Amino acid sequence: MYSNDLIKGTLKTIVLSLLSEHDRMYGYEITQHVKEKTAGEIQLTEGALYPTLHKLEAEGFLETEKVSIGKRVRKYYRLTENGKKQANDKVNEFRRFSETMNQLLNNFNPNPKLSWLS
Amino acid sequence: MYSNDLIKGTLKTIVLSLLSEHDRMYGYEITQHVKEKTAGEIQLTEGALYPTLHKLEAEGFLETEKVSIGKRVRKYYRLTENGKKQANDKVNEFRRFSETMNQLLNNFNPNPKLSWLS
DNA sequence: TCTTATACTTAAGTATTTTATGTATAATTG
DNA sequence: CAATTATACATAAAATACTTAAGTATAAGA
Repeated sequence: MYSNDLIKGTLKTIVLSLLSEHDRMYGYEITQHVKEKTAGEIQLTEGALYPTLHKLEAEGFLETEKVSIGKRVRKYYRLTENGKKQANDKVNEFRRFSETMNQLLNNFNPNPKLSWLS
Repeated sequence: MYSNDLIKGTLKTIVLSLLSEHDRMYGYEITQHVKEKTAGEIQLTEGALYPTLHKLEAEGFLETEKVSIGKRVRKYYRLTENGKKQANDKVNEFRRFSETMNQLLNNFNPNPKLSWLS
């Protein structure tokens, strides 16, 4: 598991990018997907995820759809047009940030796998 | 400039890694160095940096040294032995995190420059 | 001389996360 | 079949961290 500090600030980016690939997803599904794809190294907590989903919806980046599964109601999220743009922007921003940071950290114990970055 | 969200959680990593390369630095010097090395894309604010330096010192990762420059007192920070270990850990953690995130975001509009990651 | 740069500190307000609790159904296992 | 685990969402209190702002002071440059 990564320190919580690191995961901060990337939650929206993760959610938006997953919804770019998946058409629609519900909260619990997102947590499981991230956990599996990262071999358990990123685990989103419900207390952080749900408020973030609500916020992205309030900002007009997501729209919802309720689907009954037996007696339970599942809440699906889907990107709006604005959400698609935002997803693009956020993912690109993270990639640039990631390169900038790796450059900054590069003088320290340079990682040969990443040396092409500088 | 990157969104503030993104820079969150990497401040300690940045400070520790810079001090790994520089033997000793003072706060203002750190802000300038980061600004220059990242072409202004990461700008540390004083309100975030100084409390973080104090905290790292309180945690035993940094030790200080006051040096008079004319009538002003400059406060230099230097890694302790524990601080060196912590710097190593933090930098490695960020690199791993960065790779994990890029994998996670990779399905979305794959970046050919990063395709070797998956 | 006035403005900008250097240099550090801290407090108030804001935002975000963690932790915990609450509710409820479905599936699995002993 | 009873108990536990998994699924599924929501939210509040407390902790944490950052932004913004203000305060203090010297040095340099225009």
